[in-house]
Amino acid sequence: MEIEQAIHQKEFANERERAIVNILYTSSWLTYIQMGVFKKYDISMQQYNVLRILKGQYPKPATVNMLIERMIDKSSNASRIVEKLRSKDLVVRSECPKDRRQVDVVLTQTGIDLLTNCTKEVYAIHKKTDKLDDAENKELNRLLNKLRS
Amino acid sequence: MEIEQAIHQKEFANERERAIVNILYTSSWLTYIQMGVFKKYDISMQQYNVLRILKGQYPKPATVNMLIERMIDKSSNASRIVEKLRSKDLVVRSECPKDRRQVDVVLTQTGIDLLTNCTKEVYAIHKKTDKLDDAENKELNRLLNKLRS
DNA sequence: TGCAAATATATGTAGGTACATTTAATTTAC
DNA sequence: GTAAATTAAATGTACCTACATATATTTGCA
Repeated sequence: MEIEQAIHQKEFANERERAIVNILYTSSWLTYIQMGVFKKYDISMQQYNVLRILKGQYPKPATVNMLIERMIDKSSNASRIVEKLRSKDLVVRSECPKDRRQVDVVLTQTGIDLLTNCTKEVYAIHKKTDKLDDAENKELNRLLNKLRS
Repeated sequence: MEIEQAIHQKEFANERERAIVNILYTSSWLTYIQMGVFKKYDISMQQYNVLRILKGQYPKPATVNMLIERMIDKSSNASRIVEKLRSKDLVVRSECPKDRRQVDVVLTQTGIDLLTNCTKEVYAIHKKTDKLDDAENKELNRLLNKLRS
């Protein structure tokens, strides 16, 4: 659906403003269509994001700072998210021996299993709802990268 | 900056997953660069969004339902946002005569003035930070519309 | 008409987020 | 070697959001 119909706005100041609203709207739309999966596994989108970063590091630990740096939404409170995941036994936290200010965070087997299943379902929903082919997704990536450059 | 560097993720399952993460990240990036302006005017992004919808309707009133339908992030609590705006004298609320369940919401002159100034600054920031030309923004819009189709 | 269903909005509650501040450990400069 | 500055993480606070539920009004239909 065109962005004009989606939010019932007939006019935009220019193509740039139309594109910016379209990015914000599409992001919100993507978040919405994934939400059902996250809810099924009783995690938030930010928690999923942290689990994926930990998977990328596994079996090496990640620190809270590393999580903040790599999260899609940087402004989130990584330390409290880690505590949520720990209380569900999805990660373990331990004092980093090299720098005792830091905390080493590592996925547990429970965390790995949950993430594997959850990711499978998220990808399936993406495949079903994203109507772009490979070349178009490449071009979309190029444009978004250039926009922020 | 390429999305890989931005979130320090080296590999994606495919171009679709790369594009989806890129949309979410770019949306968060755009929100962040606008935030300073909203903070200056002491409004939230959602409040700005509602003010813009009311501007599009002006001088006709909008109902709460209409606001929900047209907001970028549909899941928000429009009724409480309207109350926030009313307490700052940016809008007025009155019982809709045709259907007393509904509430007519209209911008005040204070609201119009704030929105005019705020929008000018938001557009200026967009112009400064969005590195795409007109044709590229058009193509970006086409791709995002198709993605959601 | 009268009563159930639908609709529009408001609100209670739990949890999430932003920002500033605090605490603790490490590094730097002298 | 020590005090000041920096860094990593945690936490207090206020606000925001999501979801379920409540309240009031209108609609539809027997």
